Amino acid sequence: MISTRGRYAIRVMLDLAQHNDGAYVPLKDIAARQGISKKYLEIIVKDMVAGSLLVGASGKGGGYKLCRKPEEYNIGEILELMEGTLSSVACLSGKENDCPRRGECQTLPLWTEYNAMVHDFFFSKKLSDLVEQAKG
Amino acid sequence: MISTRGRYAIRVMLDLAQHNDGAYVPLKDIAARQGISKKYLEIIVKDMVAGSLLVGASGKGGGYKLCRKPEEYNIGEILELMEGTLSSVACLSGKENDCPRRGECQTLPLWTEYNAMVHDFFFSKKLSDLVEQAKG
DNA sequence: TATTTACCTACTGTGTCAATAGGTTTATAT
DNA sequence: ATATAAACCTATTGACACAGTAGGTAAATA
Repeated sequence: MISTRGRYAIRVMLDLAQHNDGAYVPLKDIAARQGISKKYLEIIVKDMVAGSLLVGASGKGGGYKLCRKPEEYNIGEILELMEGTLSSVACLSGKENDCPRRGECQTLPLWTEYNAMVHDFFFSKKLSDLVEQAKG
Repeated sequence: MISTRGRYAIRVMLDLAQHNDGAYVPLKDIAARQGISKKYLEIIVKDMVAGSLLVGASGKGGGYKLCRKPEEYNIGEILELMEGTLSSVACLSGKENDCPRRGECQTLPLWTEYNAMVHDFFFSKKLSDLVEQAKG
């Protein structure tokens, strides 16, 4: 399951893309528009800055803004940053690909195929696609 | 993430499909072949019987066997039974589709599209497909 | 009657999720 | 200078799910 971390991150990105006029957007505003606890968003947004999805500015007039154009982000990288991995099975999640049954596992092809499909889906979807979709 | 419940269930089904000669297969044998704790498998298999994926028989000569032909099972129904839902986001998981932001959520189309893709993938894959894949 | 099997209830340690709480630093406007 | 508004930081918490383990009872066969 994709947790609130990943889902909220996408909503923050979309919100910022829709208010992308060069100014910093205070988290308070995003939280209010999205109906999400500002305190909780702080944690999420912190990781997004650390992962170079956003830039933040302290002080009055500060806030967050995108550091690339919306078409230069894809949903996959956002989810992968926030969820740790996009893989749906532990045996393909990168860290634990040391399963002792790897050579004989008869279900591995299933998960590999599934994984590739999911990866393709999210990495071929751009943030700008969501912006367009929201416009109608 | 798909948990061990779902993944082990598929391995049990595949194991039974590969030993599908009409006789009951003791869980002990499946556990040994698959390298999974028999005690843990008991819990999983119990739910599979309750969900009509298998039939069990007690006593000497007992065990478990499929109650349909391998081509009459699809992977989606196995996963849905074991994982509760196949949906990757809470807002589409059936029980909680009462999200107050449903009407205005700008990311809902993304999750809806994703959900449909995942559902199609697993529900169009049959147990017999895995059997064939394992042969070749 | 002994054996083999499924079936049943209960418990447990570990970890993640989804926050909350309260403070400190940084920058701007007056 | 000072008030204000914002990001940034550390710590904590309650609830829950996951992945088992433990020990027993019932059922069927040889």
